Amino acid sequence: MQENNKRKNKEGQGGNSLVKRIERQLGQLSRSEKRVAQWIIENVASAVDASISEVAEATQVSQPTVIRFCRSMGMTGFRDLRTHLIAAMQRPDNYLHNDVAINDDTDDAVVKVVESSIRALVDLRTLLSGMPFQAAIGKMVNARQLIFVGLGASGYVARDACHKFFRLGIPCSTALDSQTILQQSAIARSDEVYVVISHVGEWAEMVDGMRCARDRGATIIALTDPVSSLSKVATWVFDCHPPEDTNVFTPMSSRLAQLTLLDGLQIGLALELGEQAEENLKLTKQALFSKWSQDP
Amino acid sequence: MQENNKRKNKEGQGGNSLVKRIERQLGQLSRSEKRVAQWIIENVASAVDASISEVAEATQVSQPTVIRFCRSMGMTGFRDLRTHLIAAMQRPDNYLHNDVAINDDTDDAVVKVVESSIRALVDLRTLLSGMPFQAAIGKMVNARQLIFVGLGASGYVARDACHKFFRLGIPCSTALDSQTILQQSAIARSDEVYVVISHVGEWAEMVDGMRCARDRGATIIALTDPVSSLSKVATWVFDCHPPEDTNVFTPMSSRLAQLTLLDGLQIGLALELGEQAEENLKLTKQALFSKWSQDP
DNA sequence: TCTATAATGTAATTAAACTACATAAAATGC
DNA sequence: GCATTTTATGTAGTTTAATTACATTATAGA
Repeated sequence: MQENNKRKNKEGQGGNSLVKRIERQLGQLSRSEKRVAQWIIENVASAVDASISEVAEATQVSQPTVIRFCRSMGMTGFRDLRTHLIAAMQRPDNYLHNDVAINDDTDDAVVKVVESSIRALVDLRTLLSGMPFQAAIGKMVNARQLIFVGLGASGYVARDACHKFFRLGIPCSTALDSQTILQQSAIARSDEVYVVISHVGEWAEMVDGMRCARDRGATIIALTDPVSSLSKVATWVFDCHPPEDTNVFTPMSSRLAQLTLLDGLQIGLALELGEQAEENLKLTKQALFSKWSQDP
Repeated sequence: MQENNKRKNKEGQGGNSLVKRIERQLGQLSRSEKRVAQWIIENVASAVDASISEVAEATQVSQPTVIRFCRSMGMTGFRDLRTHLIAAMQRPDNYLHNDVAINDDTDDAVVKVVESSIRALVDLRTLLSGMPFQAAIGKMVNARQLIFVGLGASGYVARDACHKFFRLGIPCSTALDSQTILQQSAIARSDEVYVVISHVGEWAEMVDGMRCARDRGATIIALTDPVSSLSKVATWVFDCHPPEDTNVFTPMSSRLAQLTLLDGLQIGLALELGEQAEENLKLTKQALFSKWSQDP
């Protein structure tokens, strides 16, 4: 079905992450949208410079269809798609080159790890504009308590986040195993905000728990893969799609993205809360530093 | 870090980032254009998302002036400038450091948080070459067990690291409070490796504990400020100096550096251990993913 | 001070992006 | 097989963005 496989247009050659994403979703698109997708895949280079009318013309569809395609891809519109295309073009991602290989020496490997972490955050940066920070923070401001949810490795992130947010002076707790999650969500209230961290977003118990909490009126903020079951249940989703991580040596860089997003949420919330939160932050910082500021 | 910069645009020459180019040409610009330039430099982040009218508003100049500025920069127009800005932002060295200010709106703040995290990792990259990875990993390879030590916020990092390293099939444990640290180090052995995480490196109990462990022949690997007491006691130090953190809203980006360094250590160790570690990694990954790989 | 030139803004123009609504096609139920 | 809903797509209009043409103001040199 994919006749562009063996096509050797030089720019499509390396491929890039967005193009891969489009390719992956090709199946879910309608006939006309698929035409648009196909054309973009085969003409990435022209696509980044094209206006919506040019794309419509080239693919023989109407302009709104082009916009619909953009939305299907999770972008807010054509402009947004173009932004992401340009960004993606910058790295015809020769991931192979950047991945740690079994025969790398230690120093090479370490440099690669750091660079792939940087990459993850730079990628995150381009996604920020589409994320519902305002909305999420708006709910947090008035929340009775924040509950941070995560299983396994994400549990550490949840714990860390809890520790971070409590310093604003907000009641915070964690739910880090299925039992706690189910119990907690069974008594969820509409003035509570759940912050759920999950790479894949498919643990049944977690999804069930969050659905229950949601049904009881609580707000669910999910840091997860936007195609997951968890994201369907969430009130707001922050796109933390796991990398197409073929390599065992790939570090979990999506975890960095999660931590950084949580930093962002915390700072945003602090600003929203204003003076009191700032004061609390200052105090908790001092509480630590005063310990050795006298006699170091 | 070679550039695969094959942009067909005329100005592709020599990795000169657009931002730096703007800075360089600042002198040749007229008063109003300079205002635009300045604003873009200081708000690259917002600039890439902004429309011409937003830029004009923010800089208090007319829209045509903004276009004139674009032309002065050698671009064909605003659209072109935006294209190049987005592209330039994909090179992480372009991020300038801007602290979050109390009157920032949410989105600005979030962008700044992400960018300062990127900066932290870019800084880390330049420090890598001076770090004792070989030595540290050499000790870890033969260790009977790894003990991850951290108090407070660093405790989360230690826990996370422990979870990461155990997947290699090495016995790992944690010591996250003074009591445990003191007890653990009292029975330290010369074939044990302590990985100690501490921002400031001045908690007396921790330093005492590590000194004791060191005296008993254990290896101490410290991720901490190199001027700290802890670093004096350590066998090997990885420079994680805390930022000059004047601002309450500054997130703890040194934590990201710690996590990334630990990723690097883990990957390096995995390579050193060879096939068995790789196998273990693969198995632990599969153990999770097989759970939902059947029916998504 | 007067002119020439550069700098900037105003208002109009064109083009891009998007919305609302209408229609056609496909899928579904009876 | 026909009516009914749902989905897909296009048409036409609206809004916003980008750009141009031209007027005005400031600046520098005689």
